[in-house]
Amino acid sequence: MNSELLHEYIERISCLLGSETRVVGTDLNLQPVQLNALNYISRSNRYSNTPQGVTEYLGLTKGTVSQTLAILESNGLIKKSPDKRDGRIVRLSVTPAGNKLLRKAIPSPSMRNAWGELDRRDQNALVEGLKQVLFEMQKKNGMQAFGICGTCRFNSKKEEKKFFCELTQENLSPKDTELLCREHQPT
Amino acid sequence: MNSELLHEYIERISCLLGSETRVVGTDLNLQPVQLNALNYISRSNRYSNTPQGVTEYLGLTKGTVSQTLAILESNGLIKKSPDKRDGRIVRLSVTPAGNKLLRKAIPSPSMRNAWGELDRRDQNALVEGLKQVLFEMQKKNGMQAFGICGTCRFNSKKEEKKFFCELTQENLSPKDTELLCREHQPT
DNA sequence: TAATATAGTTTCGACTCGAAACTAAATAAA
DNA sequence: TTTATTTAGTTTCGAGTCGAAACTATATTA
Repeated sequence: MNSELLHEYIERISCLLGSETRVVGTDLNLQPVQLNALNYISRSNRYSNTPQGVTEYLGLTKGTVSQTLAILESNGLIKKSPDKRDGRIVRLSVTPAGNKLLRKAIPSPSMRNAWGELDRRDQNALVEGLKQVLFEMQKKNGMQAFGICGTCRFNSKKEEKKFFCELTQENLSPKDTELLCREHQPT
Repeated sequence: MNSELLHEYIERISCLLGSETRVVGTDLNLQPVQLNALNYISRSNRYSNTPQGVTEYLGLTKGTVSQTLAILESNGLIKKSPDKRDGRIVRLSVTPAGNKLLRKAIPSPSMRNAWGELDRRDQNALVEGLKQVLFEMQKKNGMQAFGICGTCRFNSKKEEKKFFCELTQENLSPKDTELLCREHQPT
């Protein structure tokens, strides 16, 4: 057994996911990368919900991402708003229409079905394996790994349901700790 | 644990693979889908090495595939030749230049590295899980699953190293039985 | 106050993708 | 044996992806 099979299966599953995405969003001419960006925005925290965050997350250039975000905005799936403190920064948020679409498309219906056919042991092994592969690949490519605050070494628990980010010196709500962060450092 | 994580990890790994593909083939402006097609052609058997085979394998439309193959040909990575018996059919083969590129790009260096970090048990669990997910997703989407003759129910072993395809009524060499087939039916 | 760094946008050219119209060859039907 | 019909591919169109490079505007640093 070698890594070629892994490569092949991932690419083929991704192809299938792409086809399904296009079908779900036919009326909007929705592209796979648009859905990925939309999903990221919906799950990113207040330090990460920017074009720059999307760029790092997807590993694309800022120019490419800028175009994709422009289309998402013109389709009414996201909203751009200026940052109050820093005039260079644009804040991204998902609109109700965007959320509706997300719920329809992620996870893909056929993947959800396939997932259900696996027993719990195989589900865990699969996701854990992929997680490790992704992590190693990101490391090798010098990319930021992202992750939720709940698993970050900068996150300290002050008391019950009171969290604090040592990096930004700000308080975090329990909900905050479930969002993706650009600055995430595993413990 | 739910299937969202699976969806997310696969998409992100695929993004990374795409970036690496573009870097490896910068001079040719090589796109991820071109590499997938090239890889398929190099692994497909004599019933499957056609534009139609690529189309079914990648789950795209024939028009899209036709364009991608035209670029692969103009870059000297594949060769098109007419079928002797049926004038409608085009046979695809990978050129030496195509093979050279393939060996450089698949499996991706960073994935090979990540793969090496897993122990054998995790490797098997990962690949088996993905295989099952892919299979179920293809079934749900009414797609042909593909597979190598060695695992096909039409393949019967006449004697040592002598195989026979009951569907096409033709002899198969041992090497044939390791190639991908459009008509594959699991035993 | 000027130099530089950072966050985004715009433009360009090559490519992807589906849809639909098209060509040519093989098969089925009349 | 002509005349459909099916099958394998190609071509064209329009919207989108993508990197590269030039560009704008707002911080930050010197």
